[in-house]
Amino acid sequence: MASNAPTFSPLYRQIKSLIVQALESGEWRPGEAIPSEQELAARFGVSQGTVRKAVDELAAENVLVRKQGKGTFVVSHHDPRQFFRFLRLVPDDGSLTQPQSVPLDCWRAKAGQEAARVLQIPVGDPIIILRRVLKFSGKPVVLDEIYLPGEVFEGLTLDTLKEWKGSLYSFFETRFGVRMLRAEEHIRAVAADRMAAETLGVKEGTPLLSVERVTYTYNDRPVEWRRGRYLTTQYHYHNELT
Amino acid sequence: MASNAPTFSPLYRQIKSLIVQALESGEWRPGEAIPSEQELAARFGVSQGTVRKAVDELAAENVLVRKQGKGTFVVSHHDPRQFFRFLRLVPDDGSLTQPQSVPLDCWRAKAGQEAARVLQIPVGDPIIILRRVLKFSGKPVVLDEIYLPGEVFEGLTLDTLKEWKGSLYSFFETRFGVRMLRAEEHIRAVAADRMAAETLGVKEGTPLLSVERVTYTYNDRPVEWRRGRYLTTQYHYHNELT
DNA sequence: TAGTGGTCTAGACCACAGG
DNA sequence: CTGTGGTCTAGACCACTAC
Repeated sequence: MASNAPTFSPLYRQIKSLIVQALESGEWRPGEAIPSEQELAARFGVSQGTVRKAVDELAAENVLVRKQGKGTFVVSHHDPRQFFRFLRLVPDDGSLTQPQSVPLDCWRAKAGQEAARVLQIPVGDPIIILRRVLKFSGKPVVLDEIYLPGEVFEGLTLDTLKEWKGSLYSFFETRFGVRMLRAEEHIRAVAADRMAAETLGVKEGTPLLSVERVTYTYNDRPVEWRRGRYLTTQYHYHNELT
Repeated sequence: MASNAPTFSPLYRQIKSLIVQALESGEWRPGEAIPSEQELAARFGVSQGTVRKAVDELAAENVLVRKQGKGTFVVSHHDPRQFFRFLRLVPDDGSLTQPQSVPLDCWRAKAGQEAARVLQIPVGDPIIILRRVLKFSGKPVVLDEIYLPGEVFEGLTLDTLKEWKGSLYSFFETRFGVRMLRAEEHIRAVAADRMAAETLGVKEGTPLLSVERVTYTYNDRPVEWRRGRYLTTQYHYHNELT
């Protein structure tokens, strides 16, 4: 049996790891500029081209963003352009309006089998369950049920949430230092149950999009599990296949 | 008013265009290797690094694929790994089986307003309409209705289609020289109409995923418009958000 | 052993932002 | 004008594949 372990790790990937470590440690905060490529090259003792390739990959992963003439910056969910990065729902007529998040309720619970598996925590560990509605132009379009690991989001309350202007992920970023980097979604069509139907103002049984999402932070650590019910009569889920 | 026209086009992008032109002209066919980076550098009169950056982008766009020690190859839809590139439907239990495409019918028509707009052809131009079912392990899961520009797919018949073993896109690639490079999908939840219900073996009104897709070839030219109805009780649409 | 892509370097110069 | 990222070059060497 041959080992499948990588036999070789190029220098630029090691540099990339060092940059990620610095980001994780909070050395450079979201929205801030990281040192110039020349400075990083000197710091790590490699050529500028090697740093460049490391930064290239991090930029491709939406962890960093380059701005010619200005510098390289840590991506932040405060940036309004990041709002639709994880929300692929757009109106059929193309009019792009910023939706409003309305928290409904928030309570503590213990992780069951499924939540524990998805969030990679022990069964019985504390979790926080959060329900909210997304409104486009005042009309409810999305009902989300969100499961969070209690350890990471300790102290989260409905009141602090209600005071927040902006996206949930920008809230998580500033209040808990959690940076959502990547997500996987499972999408299916389901019939609206009573709860969803009432919240979204449709009849029970109306077809809805069920969007189940697991969101990851550094080191592929899952930090959010949510299930959304999307009303897709005037909106649709937009996806690009490459 | 300042012009927004690009004021600068780097050399590697010009090289990239030349490579795409060669691909379009059929100089190198799907599955074949293109010349080595050194050869291309000599041919275009630039350094290897510049060719490399051009090829990098084409590899990132899934037009080319690099194989260390062997060469750089033109991506082909014959490659079984390409099968799920545009089909994001996977079984809930993770068992990966190759679905089977069953053509139902195929007829000629004239493009209406919507088809003409989407396919960017004049209203009244000939189009081909094709219906087929995708079966996983013998069970019908997807009903597709596909609209093709008649000019591009001239001579397509149900019989030649039925003889084909493999994916629709590999069929298009070999028989019509059409290479699908990119697609956009609009997804929503709908109730099964009578036709879909019968074909998929469910009750009328069952929630189905409606997946509308426009597929593009070189130069962002649309060459396919399709609407699929996915039965998502044991399968789901999988998406990665980065 | 030869040929391919993959990495790394050092240096020059260009495009862009901001004082 | 300076500092940033962006491009381009030339050359050396490494890793992988195939003969």
